[in-house]
Amino acid sequence: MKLAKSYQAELYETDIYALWEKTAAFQPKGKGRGYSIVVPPPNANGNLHMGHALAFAWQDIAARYHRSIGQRVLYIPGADHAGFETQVVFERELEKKGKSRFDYSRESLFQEIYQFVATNRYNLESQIRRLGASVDWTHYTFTLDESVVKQAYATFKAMWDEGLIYRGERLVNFCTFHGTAFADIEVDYTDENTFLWQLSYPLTDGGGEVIVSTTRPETMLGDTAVAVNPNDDRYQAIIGKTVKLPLTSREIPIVADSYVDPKFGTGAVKITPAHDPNDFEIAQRHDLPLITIIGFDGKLNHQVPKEFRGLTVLEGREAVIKQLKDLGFLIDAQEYTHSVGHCYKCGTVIQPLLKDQWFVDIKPLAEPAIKALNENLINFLPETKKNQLIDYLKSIKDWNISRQIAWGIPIPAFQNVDNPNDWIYNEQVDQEIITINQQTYRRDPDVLDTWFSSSSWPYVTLGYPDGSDFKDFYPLSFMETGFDILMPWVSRMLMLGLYTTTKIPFSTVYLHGLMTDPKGRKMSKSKGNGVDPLEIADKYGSDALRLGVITGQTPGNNQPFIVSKVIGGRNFCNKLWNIARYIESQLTINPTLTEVIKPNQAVDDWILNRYQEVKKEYVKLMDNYRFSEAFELIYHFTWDDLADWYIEASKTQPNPTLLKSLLEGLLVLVHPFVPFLSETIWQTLEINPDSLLTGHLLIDLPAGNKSQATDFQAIQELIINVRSLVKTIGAQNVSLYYQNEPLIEKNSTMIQQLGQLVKVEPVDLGQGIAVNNSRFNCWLDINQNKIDSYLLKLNENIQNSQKKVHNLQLRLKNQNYLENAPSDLVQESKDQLIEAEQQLESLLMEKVRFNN
RNA sequence: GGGCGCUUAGCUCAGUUGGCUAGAGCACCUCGUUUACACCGAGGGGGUCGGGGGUUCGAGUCCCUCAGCGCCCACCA
Repeated sequence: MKLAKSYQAELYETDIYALWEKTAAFQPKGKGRGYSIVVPPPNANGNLHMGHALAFAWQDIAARYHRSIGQRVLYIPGADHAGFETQVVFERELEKKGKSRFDYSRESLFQEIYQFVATNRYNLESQIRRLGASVDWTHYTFTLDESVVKQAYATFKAMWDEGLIYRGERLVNFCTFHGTAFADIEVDYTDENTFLWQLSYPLTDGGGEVIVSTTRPETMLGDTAVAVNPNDDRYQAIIGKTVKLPLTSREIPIVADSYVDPKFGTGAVKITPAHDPNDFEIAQRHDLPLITIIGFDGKLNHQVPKEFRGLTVLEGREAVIKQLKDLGFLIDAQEYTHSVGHCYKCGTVIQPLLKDQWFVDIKPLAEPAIKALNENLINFLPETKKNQLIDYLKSIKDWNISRQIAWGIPIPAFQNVDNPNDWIYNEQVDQEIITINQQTYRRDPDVLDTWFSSSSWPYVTLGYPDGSDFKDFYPLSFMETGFDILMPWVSRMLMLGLYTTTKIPFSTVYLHGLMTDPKGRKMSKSKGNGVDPLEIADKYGSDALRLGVITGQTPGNNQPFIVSKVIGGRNFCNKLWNIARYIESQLTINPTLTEVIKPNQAVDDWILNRYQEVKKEYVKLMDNYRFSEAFELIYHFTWDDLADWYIEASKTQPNPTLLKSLLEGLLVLVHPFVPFLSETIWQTLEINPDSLLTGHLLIDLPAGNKSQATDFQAIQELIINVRSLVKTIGAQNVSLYYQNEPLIEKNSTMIQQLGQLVKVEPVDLGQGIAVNNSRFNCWLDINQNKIDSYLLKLNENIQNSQKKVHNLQLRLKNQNYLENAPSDLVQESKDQLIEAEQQLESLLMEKVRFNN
């Protein structure tokens, strides 16, 4: 025997992957329709987590399935430099050495991180191999590869030329700890309990006061106006007047703006344009000055009175409140809950700060995307996510693409040192200073938002614009990623894809949910509830891991990681292994195979038909990305139909040719779900010169004879009933007797073995207990003094049967049903009624017999 | 404030356009070491599909409503 007694994944998986790579098994082959998937690039510096295991599972299943139906599959791997993310990791490393990013120039920091990532990248690649991903390594792309940078610059340039990229001083979301700005979508909001303070601002003309409400009293030092609603009767008289701003010497106007909600607080709002996005907009409308009082270090700056300078925002808040209180300007403080933005990495409160940044004018990009979505050009799984994306795109704001970090693609823009308004586009980003037309320009020190460059992923990986891959494989067939990056990534791939290529970048978007811990909580390092997929793969096998994460998974829904599901997967692998092992033994005993597959007995016809049905259903499910259900189908075909019924039933008369063909057919079907195992069996048994690894197509087997197959089903039912009766009664050494039943006669050995009976013999007259629920005249020779439990069971069966007949009768008496339901359904009900009535009759006769 | 999702067996979840007596895996109970497999085989128990109302011949599935949980978005001073 070539196959060992049990399947030990660790003995085979590494070699199998190496074989796949050596034979270039994952490169696109043939002339079939192009089918393409690109891996959403994991962080080059990180380790794969359970979410990646799930993502690679879905992608790889899709890739392998589409190879098996003859398509030309391209599945591209990659890794992400993950700008800010990676810099944060690297800074932690620096911290351990007692250093910080401030010890480096941006250039040297970039080089340091580059080295750091390069040494860790191998790790990531080996983990992808470990998961069995059938990716084409010759297409491997890193998001700092020249091609990606080139494309990012081309996009930037195109937008620059069209005026879609502009530089402006806007409020940005700034983390004072990390020293960089973020896009709106990257800010984490949480509800916080604080106070709503009410402050008194005296009118300059001495005619009273205006009371304003605020959650950030320290910002009053930067106020440049008070705003009220133009229709607010209470304030009509003071619109246009000024107030004297407490703690400062400033006199600021009272303006009318419809943004102000008269019902909130006192209906009067203090306006701090440099530190609040709404106030900024009001300031634009009323031409108010912007006074920045908080620096990029998060401390109050020289614009505030001396005693507050250098205080942090929170310290400043306390000091301001104290002084306002002492001077009688603090009217009230109520407890209040509102949402506050935080840095998603360090939790520092995000400060809205004024900064010159590059922005993308997003509306012209969002509109075509919305149109494409509304026209259903892209299939979403789950579908509801499409509408969420449309809603998001409708309200999206201009995109800040400047980041004040080192690790990223430098922004290709230079500023005239003599004229701050003179910016030019130039790609010589390795130079800090360049001279053009005798003018000196300094490079913008910032880098691009990672998402700006990674949004070109669907086409930059295909060699856009010249590569033949782009022609053959764009748009991507399958964009598989987590629903958590629908907004930051999928939306931008769509917008930039349409902008750059004028085509949608992908035709199907499949969004998986989060892998959580068993209690449904998000896995995280800080909680310590994470599970390492590689450890699981080492312990149970990579295939078992794959089965463990996909079973019961549907798109868009979170799923807890539960080890018992992996163990279930491992057990399935072993089951399949042993099926192969049994078949191997049969081929060893009887190595002579016939030319054609020929059914020898009813069960052969039955399994051939089952195979056909299952294969048809499998294709339907797989084509519709219903992978979990497809696997469940194969699981039960393998375990129930093939192992428990076919192999056991065929042992009386094994059919080696059919066994071998069934194994081949099954291995191709199951390959996407258990690639290592199926390939190992295929290679080890060498049962076919064609190899799974060359991308074997789904195998057709001849149809079985229908009436033969039905005969076997009847025998199957008989056996199930016999087993159930014998167990229920608790009888031992039971025999089956039958009268005029050629089918039982013909299959008596099989029935005897599967029913664990002593004898199966014909009789002239029935005796013992009749086997109900079957179409045969047959009896079990069970001693009647052991039948109490049988009678209980019999009564239960009668009740169930009566209920069933009753329900069917009601349905068929219903005129509306007869008139409205489809005719085949009505016919089905009629047939069912006939069958149910026959069954009930036989049960009742049996009862009568025992009562005599 | 707006939007979305979830609630089905002890647990984790399937259940496409409404249509057999609502399914799976794990767990549980009983029996069994038969030479492919104890990572096994055979038999079995367990659910008024969150509550209420409606549409329909027929509702886990569609509509309304209530309750609980979760997520996303948003300019709540």
